Amino acid sequence: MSETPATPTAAETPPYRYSAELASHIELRWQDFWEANGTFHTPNPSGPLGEPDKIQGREKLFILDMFPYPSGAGLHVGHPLGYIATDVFARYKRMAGFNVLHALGYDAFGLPAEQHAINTGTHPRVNTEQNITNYRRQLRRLGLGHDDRRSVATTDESFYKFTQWIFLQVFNSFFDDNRKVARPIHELIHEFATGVRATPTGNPWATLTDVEQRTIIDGHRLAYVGHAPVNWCPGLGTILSNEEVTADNKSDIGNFPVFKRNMRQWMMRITKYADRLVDDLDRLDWPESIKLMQRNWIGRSAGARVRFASAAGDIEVFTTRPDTLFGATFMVLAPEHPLVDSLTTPTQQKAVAAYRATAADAQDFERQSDERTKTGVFTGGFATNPVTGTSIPVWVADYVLMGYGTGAIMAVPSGDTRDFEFARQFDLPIVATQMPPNAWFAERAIAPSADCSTWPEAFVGEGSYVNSANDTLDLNGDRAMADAKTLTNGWLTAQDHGYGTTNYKLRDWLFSRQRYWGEPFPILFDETGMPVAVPESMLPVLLPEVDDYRPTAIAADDETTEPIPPLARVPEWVNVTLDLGEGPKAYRREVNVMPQWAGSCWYELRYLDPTNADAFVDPDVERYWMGPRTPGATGGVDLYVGGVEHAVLHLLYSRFWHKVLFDLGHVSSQEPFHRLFNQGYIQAFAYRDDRGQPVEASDVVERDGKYFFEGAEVAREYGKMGKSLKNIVTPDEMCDNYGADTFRLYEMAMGPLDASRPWNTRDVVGMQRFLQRLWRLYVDEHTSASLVHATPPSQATAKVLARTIDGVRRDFEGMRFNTAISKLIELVNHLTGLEGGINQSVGESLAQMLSPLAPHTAEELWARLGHRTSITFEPYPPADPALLVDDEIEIAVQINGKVRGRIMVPSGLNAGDFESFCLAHADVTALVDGKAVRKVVAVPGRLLNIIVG
RNA sequence: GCCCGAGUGGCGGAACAGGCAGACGCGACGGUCUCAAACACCGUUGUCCGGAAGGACAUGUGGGUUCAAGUCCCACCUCGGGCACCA
Repeated sequence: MSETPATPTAAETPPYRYSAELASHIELRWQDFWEANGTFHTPNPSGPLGEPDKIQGREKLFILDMFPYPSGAGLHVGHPLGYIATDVFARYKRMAGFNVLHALGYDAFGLPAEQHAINTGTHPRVNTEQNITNYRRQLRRLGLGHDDRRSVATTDESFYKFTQWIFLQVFNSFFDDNRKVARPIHELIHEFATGVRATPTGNPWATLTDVEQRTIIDGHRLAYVGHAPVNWCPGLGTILSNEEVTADNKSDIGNFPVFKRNMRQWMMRITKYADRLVDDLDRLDWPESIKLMQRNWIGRSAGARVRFASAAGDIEVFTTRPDTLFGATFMVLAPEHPLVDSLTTPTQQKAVAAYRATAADAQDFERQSDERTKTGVFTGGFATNPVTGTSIPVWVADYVLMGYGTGAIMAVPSGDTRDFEFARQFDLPIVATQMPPNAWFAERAIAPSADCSTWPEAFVGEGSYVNSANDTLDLNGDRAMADAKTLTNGWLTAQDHGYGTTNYKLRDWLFSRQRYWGEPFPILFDETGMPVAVPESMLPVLLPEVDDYRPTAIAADDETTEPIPPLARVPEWVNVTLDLGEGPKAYRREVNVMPQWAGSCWYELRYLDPTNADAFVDPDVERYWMGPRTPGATGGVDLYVGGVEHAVLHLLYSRFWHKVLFDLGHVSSQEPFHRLFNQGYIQAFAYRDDRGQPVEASDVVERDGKYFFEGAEVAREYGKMGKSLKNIVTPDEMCDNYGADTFRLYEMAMGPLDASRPWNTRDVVGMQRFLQRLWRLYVDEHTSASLVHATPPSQATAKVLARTIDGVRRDFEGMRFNTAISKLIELVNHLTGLEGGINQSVGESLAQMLSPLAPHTAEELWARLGHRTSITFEPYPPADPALLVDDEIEIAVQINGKVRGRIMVPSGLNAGDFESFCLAHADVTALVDGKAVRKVVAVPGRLLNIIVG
């Protein structure tokens, strides 16, 4: 092979061209400047970060990103999309006069660090801190205007001290069902002690033993130990919350299979907040899609509980359609239902047992598979329909789920699709309680007189009621469904057969994990085995050192072995003697740790007051940043930007915690995040060779619409950026090859913030050319001399500038950064076409408009324009309103709706003058060409449409 | 199956509120600079017909409303996301 040719001559490139080298120079200098001057230090109203004089006359604005988990792989270009967007917005808002709080912390507890520790034997803290250091380095290069004094990590002892403190607030409170708020647990004890509230047995409080009293109290706490079926994930060695399990019963993290088993676990009574969590969605400025996902997840439905008497005792069902009770012709129990055994008659025993065994083997997801045909088996038992008094058969079928409602249903085949299918399958009776409208019959080509057992499907709409009366309840005739429900619910209550109620899909939040790298619970168990809170003065409960971070391995089908969390293997930590006010006593610590969501449930509050050692946040500081600004508002973060993947996890849990803190008077805001914005994702192309192996995407070349890697054609696909697809592009390479400002501009110019789009390194150069062109307006590339001059701009330039100032401002306000950039490019292209250099004041306006997007370059130009202070707090330039209106505007002339010409028309004419001016115009008369004018549509300032015929 | 969201040049995307479709960027093509190339700069670029002037067709498909539809209405197709026997 030939020798390496001499390196291409950098010498020929002008030395002061805006190149990657020059950009890095500028960027580093300004990053150092900002840090040295504390440019982005945001003043609080009081406290250690308090600078009350600095917040005078400025409105506050709290802008928040979903904080990252610091992974070992570092950032790729997809991660900073939202951070850059919030930075652009924050910088713009500072120029608009707001006191902006913008910071970024780290969600640093969690499984990957622990997994790394297991693999390498190094403590997860070491790894976590390395990763955070790397993230900070990568993010610093992007020029994000964060207040770094507020950059907390959930793993900081000073942070998790308050995570534990908040846990204790939850533990030490109960939900007042009448007032629908959380209250301190001592108020409940007081109510019991004074007899205001009766004990469950009716016995006076004072006559109960200590353990009896504590059992009652523990049963009311918002954080409690429960024995419930939980999601056990042997692959992770821990249990998971419902939200962390995917629809096909795999773990959200790692995709391991998840099994149901009973375990003793910490739970949080989020279900008590179901109504408020649903109702308050209406008060939030969130995307409708996210609100809908939360509503669906909470799954509130109004209906009734109805008791059906049977030989084995009452069978209670939940129904959303009590008005169809007269049509309940059979009942169905879930296979796991406790009454199945006692209802089953001897002859049916074998069949029922076999069916239950099959159902037990099948996981939930198999039951829900596409297979449509319903299965089930008759128990042999009967129950009494309370409204008809008839005896109806009780079946077992897996289409009824134990986890919802009561695990039993009344089946109304005429009015429910599933019950109808089941009735057809097993030839059970069908009684119509509502007559469908004639159109319904017509569409299905059957006669309205046809017996409902010949219907092709159930009727689920509204219709007049039939067959729905007994001696004391009569629903028959035309009446609204809501009225029929109300009547039935009243009857059920009066006859003591049930009551109207609301059911929820939401379950209590499973809050403990059998892992190491998480917050220890501030909980002790005394000699009774009952939980006792660690006193606040003893917080934080520090995570102890262990030798082995591994969770215990338990076989998936092992129902009896309790998993042993790593903390249980540190006896000197677990077993302690403490004086909690009753003299020194022996206690055993809780050995589970909190789930990763704990820290993210409140981290935004810690940004407000990160150094406060006495409280999680000072009330004054919280009220300033989070408090409602108008009466009746929820308060909360002004703008929260992040991905859609947390729709029901983090965003539901943190709302719950925040509401508890609000109820207890610790925060003035009812919601943590008032406005939510879901950014899109940056996706990427990946390439596979003929063996299906991914090849390094950066080495693939395109020719004629085909893709080649080392000469061989490869197939292109499109998806997430990641190691496994070998298509990662890092912000570091972008900063090295183009500069951070170019990278920022490219990410913002790619498209609207809420849309996902493909990364294309090839396209980045466009933004670099833009900055080069802009730079050349101010700086001579060869000598570095200033090209800024005092010659006033032409009227045309002044108008373009005014329009740009106005349009870019509106785009910034609407977070339409892509169109803001295109307007700036248009301005620069206009200025480039003129004779050399740039006028001082035009140059200042341009630098100001540029500064939110490309802050380093803007600072540099601002300094070159003769300013000695940062551009950060310069006001956004005003647009001269006189220049925004033109004397004459070009309008389109249409003949029969097609554009045939354009004419100049004075602006500001009213409709009549506009029309007569246009029609008198020589070009227009030429276009009409003597044809008969049938109609003229004149839209002043826009167009003229002449209908000729 | 149900519920959202989206389909615009070769590509990413513009089009405020029914009023000139394709802003801006990439790529491609032509040119300037260069011994040459790279960088940079200038110009052209929706498709088709035409030498040109100009014309026809164009926003997933098919209908509709309107003087006027990417935008509103109806039906359908495709893609992305969520939920999925929730009584």
